[in-house]
Parts: sequence; structure tokens; C-alpha cells
Amino acid sequence: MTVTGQLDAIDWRILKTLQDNGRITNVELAEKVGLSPPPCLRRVRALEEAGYIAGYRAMLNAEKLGFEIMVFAMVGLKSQAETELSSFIERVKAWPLVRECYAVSGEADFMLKCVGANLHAMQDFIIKDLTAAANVDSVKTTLILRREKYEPGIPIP
Amino acid sequence: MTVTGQLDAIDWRILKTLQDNGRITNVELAEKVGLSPPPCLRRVRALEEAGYIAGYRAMLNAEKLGFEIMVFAMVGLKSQAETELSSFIERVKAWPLVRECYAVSGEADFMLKCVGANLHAMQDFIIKDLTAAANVDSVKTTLILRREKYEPGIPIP
DNA sequence: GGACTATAGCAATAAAATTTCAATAGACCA
DNA sequence: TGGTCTATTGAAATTTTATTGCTATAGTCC
Repeated sequence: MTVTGQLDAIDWRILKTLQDNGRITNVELAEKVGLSPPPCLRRVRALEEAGYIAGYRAMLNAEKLGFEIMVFAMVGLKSQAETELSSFIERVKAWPLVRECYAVSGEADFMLKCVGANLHAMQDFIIKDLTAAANVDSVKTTLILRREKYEPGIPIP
Repeated sequence: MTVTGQLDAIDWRILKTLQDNGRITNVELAEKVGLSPPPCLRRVRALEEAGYIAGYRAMLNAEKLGFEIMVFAMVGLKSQAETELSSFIERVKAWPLVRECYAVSGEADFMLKCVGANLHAMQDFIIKDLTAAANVDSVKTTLILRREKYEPGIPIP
């Protein structure tokens, strides 16, 4: 990354490579993108510090680890006032089953992706926590039957 | 991980830590989970080889990188015959804007998470590619206004 | 054309990963 | 209960990688 903050072709190759393999060694990465290791590492650090790279995560096999249920939950609130929104979001952040939450346009106010060990745990959460939460008007869930593609992130050419 | 394939408390700590920080050094990881580096690394390798860890990814800042639009698309197909399903899934895998695809229960057949540079690119994709694709009956999109929580993966206690 | 700046890469050093191997703890059986 | 076997640990040594310091170079701007 240049000092001006503009990304060049090498930066994009670095980002694409790291999005695909977050644990590649700097030596390999450097080779892939056509640099020697030191400038390559400097670019990675610069990309991290500038916030282009937000972090690194291991992708775990949910099924193998005993998390068999995933659902999308579309949530409508009774009030969309600032305070009410914030307090709902805070609650969402505290629920471990909710892995992702998006404010959306359309019929619902929020779209939640939830992961749980089994149907019982998920129903428990939806009925006792989500539906029962203050200000929640409607909850419409969509059960995920199978994951067909999973390439989270951005489509770098 | 033991030879029996059962995960013990240390394995779970390893998984949880790596899900949170996929680029932690083995030295740090070992310290966190209460092992010396060699057995810690052996466990990580075993977890990788057994498929509990599917990979590592850098999380990129989509907005900063110029990807400003995310939508959920619920897709209904005309035919759910085996062959038709497969060919739709193959098409989905080839579309770079589609980052995630799930077969779901309910009104739609698939839920797609799509990421694009701007509204125009997204509309182009939805109209010219997705809606126009063979066997696609209905497409209902939900625009993501804001991401409120993003902790992809599983809720390890 | 000369000075300046940004960035590359070599070389050296520090740190981490990885291998090897001996020791230990627990399970199982006589 | 004692002995054997197995799984796993951790210390030490080695290899590989990350990181730093510095010089060289290419491109830019007067």
C-alpha cells in the first residue's frame, strides 16, 4: 500500500490471497504476489493498520462440532425509535446463537443468522428469548437445510 | 485431540481461540490454552486434518474496499428436480457476487447473500443473471442497510 | 538534470514453527 | 497390586519464518 492510501495491484492480490487463506506464511504470500518477504509483510501490516483487513478467523466445521441447526430469522420491531433500536441491537449482541445481524429494508427490520446445537436449543432461543424480547413484534424464521456455497467476504476479481 | 477423535476442553479452547483470531501464533495459543507449543501445534494440526478446522480467512472491510452493497436474495425455482437443483447450484457457485448460498425451507428454495460494488452492479446481476437464469421462478431481494453483528461461526461457550 | 520520496530487496537478527526424543500419566490386564 | 502398554506431554535442538535495519533504485517533481 502506498503512503497515499491507494491500493495497487499487489495490494489487491495480497487481500485476495489472505481472504482465501488467512494463515499463509508471509514467505509464500510474498512469492505469490511477486515481492520479497519484507515489503510484502510491510504491506500486510499497513493493510491491517489502515483497516482494510479487519481480522483473521478460523472457519470451523459446525456440523462436525455438533451445531446442526442454522436459521435465518427476520425480525420486525414494534418501535423503530433510536433508543428502541439500540437496545434491541445490544440484546442481539449478547445472544450467542445470533452470529450475524443486519438491519434490512423491506418487511422486516432485522435479519439474523442463528446457529445452534439442535432444534430444541434453537426453538428455545426463538421462543423464550427472541420472540419474548421487549419491542419485538414479529419473528419469521427460515430453516437452513443445506449450505451450498460459503465464500464469505468480497468478490475480488 | 485424542486418538479416539473426542474433543477435550483444551481442543475446544483452541477452536474458540482460533475462531476468534485465526492468525494467533502457536506460542500465544499454547499459553492461552495451557500447553507448551509442541503439543498445542499437534492438536491444531490434528483438528485441521480431522476437518474440525475447515480453513482460515482474513476478514476484509468490504465498505473500505469499495463494496457497498449487500443483499439477501430469496430464490424460488420452477422445478426442484435433482438435475435442475444441481445446475442452479453450479451456476450459483460461478457467480462471484454470490458469497453464500443456502437451501432453505419455506416459501423460497434458496437464500443467497450477495455482495457488490454498488447498486448498479447489484441490479445488473439480479436482473441479467439471477432472475434471467434458467429455472428461476421468483427472486425476492432484501437490501442490507447496516451490519450490526458479525461473528460468523459457532457459539462456543 | 538534480533532489526528493517511496518502496524494493539484501543481510542480519529475533521469534516462531517444527522435529526429535525422553518422561509421565492413565488405562488395562494378569 | 504391580507391570505393561499407549497416548500425550514438554524440553531441547533445528529449521523456517517474521522482523528490523539499511542500502539501492525507480519514479516524480521542481
